[in-house]
Amino acid sequence: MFSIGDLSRRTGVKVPTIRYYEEIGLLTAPARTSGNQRRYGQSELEVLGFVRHARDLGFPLEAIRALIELQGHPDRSCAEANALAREQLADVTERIRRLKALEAELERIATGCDGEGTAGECYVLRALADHGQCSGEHGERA
Amino acid sequence: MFSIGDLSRRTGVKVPTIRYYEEIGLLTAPARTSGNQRRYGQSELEVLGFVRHARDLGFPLEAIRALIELQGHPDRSCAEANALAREQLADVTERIRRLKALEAELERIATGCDGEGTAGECYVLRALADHGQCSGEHGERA
DNA sequence: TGTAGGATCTCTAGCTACTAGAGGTTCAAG
DNA sequence: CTTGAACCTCTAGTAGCTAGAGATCCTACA
Repeated sequence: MFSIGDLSRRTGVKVPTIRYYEEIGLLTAPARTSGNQRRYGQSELEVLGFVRHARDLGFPLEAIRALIELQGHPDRSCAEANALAREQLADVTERIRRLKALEAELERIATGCDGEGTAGECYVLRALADHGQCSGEHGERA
Repeated sequence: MFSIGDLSRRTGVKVPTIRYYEEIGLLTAPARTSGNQRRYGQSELEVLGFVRHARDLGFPLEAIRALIELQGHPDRSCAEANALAREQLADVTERIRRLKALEAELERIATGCDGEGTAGECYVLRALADHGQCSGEHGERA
């Protein structure tokens, strides 16, 4: 049996985060000692490892919730898991695309000014004031 | 003079967001009509356009606050503006790097399963459960 | 068996950058 | 003068945690 601190060290998930996951029902409430402290077993370790890995890959908690639910029913179709993974992949690909446009724009802006002049003639400030200078569109937000 | 709705349409920043920016002191409080409605002029339009553009480029509000402050003092050095832009650029570049690692990993995971089997044998679920399969490290978070 | 102190407990509040809604007032067109 | 869209303030909610207060527990050591 692990304490919450042991679990934290083994999975790399911080203690308050583990409690938070329990609070929102992502993890089931574990057994408690007579003194009310949480005690975990092997299966909890595995589930939390799964959560950690999925979070690292950027899956939102709601998707992870669905994936955990699916894991508990090995006889169901894995179409949903597949769809979630593809969705996440599409999301990441799209974010990369946007960020690259930003990167190009920021590069243009940052290299236009060496930081040695005054704010009044600063290319960074002028560029930010005037969207018209931008090549094409950018914008990180959906 | 523009109403808050006019300003919103011209800048593409939503009405509640404009009020929020005022509340946190990013925008100065504008004049009001006798009936207590906000009325904006050209300079507010320009500042908000600046904010919008900087936000689109991913600058955090605190950086934007500093940039606006700098704009109000044209005689100061623009070193700070330059540093903020470069910082933002470095941040974006780093995020792209991380996301690319994620993308590769997700591609591997997503293509390992066609979604036609059962959850019990699903590659997606197995891959998420076992970090050891991953090539190198990933993880979106800092 | 006593005790020290690190780990744990619950609870509340805070973070970024907004968004949504309730309930009430004002403005402008017809 | 009426109507209804737009405006006002205020509170609460979103994701995914993080930080702190104040109290209790567990365990190793003497």
